[in-house]
Amino acid sequence: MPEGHTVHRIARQLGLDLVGRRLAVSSPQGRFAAGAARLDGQVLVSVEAVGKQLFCTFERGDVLRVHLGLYGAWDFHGLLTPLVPGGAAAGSLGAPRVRSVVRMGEDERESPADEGGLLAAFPPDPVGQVRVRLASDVTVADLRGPTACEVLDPEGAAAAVARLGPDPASTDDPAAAGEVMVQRLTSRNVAVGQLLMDQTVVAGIGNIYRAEMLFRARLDPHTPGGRVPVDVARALWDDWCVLLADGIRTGIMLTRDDLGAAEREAALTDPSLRHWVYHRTGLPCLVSGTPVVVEEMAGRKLYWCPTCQV
DNA sequence: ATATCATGGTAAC
DNA sequence: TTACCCTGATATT
Repeated sequence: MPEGHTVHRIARQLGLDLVGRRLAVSSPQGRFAAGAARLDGQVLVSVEAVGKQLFCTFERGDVLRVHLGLYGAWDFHGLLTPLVPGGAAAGSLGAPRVRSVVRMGEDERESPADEGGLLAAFPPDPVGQVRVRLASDVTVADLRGPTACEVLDPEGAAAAVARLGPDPASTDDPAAAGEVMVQRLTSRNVAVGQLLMDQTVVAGIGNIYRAEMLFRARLDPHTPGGRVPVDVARALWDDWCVLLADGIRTGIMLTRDDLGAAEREAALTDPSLRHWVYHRTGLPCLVSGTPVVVEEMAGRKLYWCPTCQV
C-alpha cells in the first residue's frame, strides 16, 4: 500500500545494507523460483526507485523489477542502517544495528527489539508467503505480496522506466521533468483527478497524495487537464516535489501544512490527523466547514471539498 | 468466524 | 467497466 515515497525509502534501505554484497536469493514461497535461481549468488550493484517501481541491478546485468501493488511489503531483518530523517547516515544514530523487523509498505513498524536472540536465530525462518528473500550474511529482505516481480535484461528495465512519467526523486533536473508533467497533464481532456494517478503523466502519486494535492491547490478534481492553467500545473508539480521529499524523509504522508508542533507530533501516531480530505467523508472541511464528499473516479475513491475546490 | 476494504495495476470482457 | 492478484487490518455476524 505504498505511494512513491515508500518505494524510495525501500530503495534507500536496500542501498545502505545490501548493495555491494553478494546475495543469496531465494523464493521461500516458490512462485519466483526460476528468477531467484538466476539472481542467486550475484552481487547487488545498485537499487533505484522510479515512481512506485523498484529496480535492483545485479552484477551480470539482470534487473529485478518489483511493484508492491496494494498490499505488497518488504520486511527487513538483522543488521540494518537506520534511515535517519534528513538522510545522513553518519554518527552513532545512523550506525547499523540489529533490528527485528521493519515492515515497509504502509506505515513502518518495528517489532520489539530482541538483539541477543536475533543474531542467534539469524537468518530467521520466513513468515507466511515470502516471494523473494535477498540475504547477505547479516541482513535479510523479504518481499511479500507484490503485484509485479520479474527479472529483466537492461533493455527491458530501460523500457519499463521509459513507460513512466517523471519522478522528482529520480531525476537530476526537476525543472525539466516538471515541464514534461505539465505538458502531459495539460494536453489531455481527462479529469485532472485521473491524470494525477496516471503513472505515465507523473510517477509515484497514489490515492492519498492525489486527493491531498488537489485540495492544496484548491482544484476541482473534474477539471479537464486541458483546462488546467499552465501555472497551476506547474504548482502541482512543485507541490509534489515538496510532498515527496517530505515523505521520503519522514516515512509518513503528512499533507496538512497548517499544524503546530504539538499537532504535528500527534499526527505522527494518528493517521486521522494527517490529511485535509482523504478518508474524511462527511466530516467538516478544515477550511470551509462543508462536509467532505467521496465519489468513485475511475474505480478509486476520490475525496474532496466541493466548496474549496472549484 | 466471516466479510469487507485498502496508499495499485493489468488484462479480460 | 469488471475480475483478479493475494495480504492484513478492521468491521460485522
